[in-house]
Amino acid sequence: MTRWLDDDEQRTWRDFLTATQLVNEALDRQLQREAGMPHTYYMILVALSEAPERSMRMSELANRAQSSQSRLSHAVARLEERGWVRRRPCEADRRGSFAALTDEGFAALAAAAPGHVAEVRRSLFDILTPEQLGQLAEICAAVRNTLEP
Amino acid sequence: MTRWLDDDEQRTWRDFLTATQLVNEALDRQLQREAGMPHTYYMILVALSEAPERSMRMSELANRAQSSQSRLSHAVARLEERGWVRRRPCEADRRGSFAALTDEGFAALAAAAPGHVAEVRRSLFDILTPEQLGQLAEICAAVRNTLEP
DNA sequence: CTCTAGTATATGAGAGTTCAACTAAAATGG
DNA sequence: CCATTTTAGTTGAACTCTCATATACTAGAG
Repeated sequence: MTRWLDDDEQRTWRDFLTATQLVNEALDRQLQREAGMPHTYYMILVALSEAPERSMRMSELANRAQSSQSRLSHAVARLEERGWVRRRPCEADRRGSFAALTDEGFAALAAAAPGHVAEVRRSLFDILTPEQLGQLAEICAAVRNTLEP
Repeated sequence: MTRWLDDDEQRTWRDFLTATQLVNEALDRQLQREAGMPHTYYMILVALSEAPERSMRMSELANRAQSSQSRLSHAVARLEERGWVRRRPCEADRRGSFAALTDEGFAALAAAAPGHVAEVRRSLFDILTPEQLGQLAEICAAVRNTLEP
């Protein structure tokens, strides 16, 4: 009853797992080494830096940063300890709160960004042809559109 | 000096992160829910199941299962507690040890496999056209060949 | 042989993630 | 309005991962 993967599919699947893991590990190691933060924290800072007033509701931030609410809550607690983010209660909806990027947080992000972009190029963009990048974009968009909640 | 990502590259990169994360989360959730193990453990069991005598040296296993040695060591310790894997010392090289899949471990893998394959299809293969799968295979192979140690 | 590197694995601490449970406040709807 | 259901966010425990370090053994140089 199960439709197993044939040999071609196996190979594709395993290469997919290997490749995506290699990219993620490269990213995480680079950021940890050179900026002292995991990639998930970096994504949170990026999302905040792009928001008006560098501030966002927690749930909105969780969406933008591809994070679960719980993960975000823990992460923001750590980022707050470092002085990179601050939380404010939301006046309009008293259940909610805003997270805001501090100047120190923005500085940390600015310091981390060049090394990060270089790693992104090294571990993905420099490897593929422009044609392949186009294909990858469509593939990822398709997956995203199907799997996204 | 930094070559930032242009808008197209940004979109591609973010879709890549989102898509691969969605796939990985789907896999992990499915396995955790239906088989009580994370995907990394599943990969270890698979690697062992394919080895002669269902047994392998730890470092070889770490390679096959895309794991660091430390991660593997911890993981095998847990799998041993569950009775799914057993460790034997290596006679030829007394520093080394073998990990072997037990019958219970093989049964657990067999029980988990159908649900896992179904999830793999749902979250990747069913979404893409055959042409896209071919492209993805080449892209992942290129990344793998460049980034792999 | 013996001393020194190097290899195979284990281990412990610290950090991040998940899941389920919890609080508190809004929204819904008789 | 009051009761119920949702929604926003937090929290703690259990678990996994990483990194640095430790241990035990092998291999090579002299």
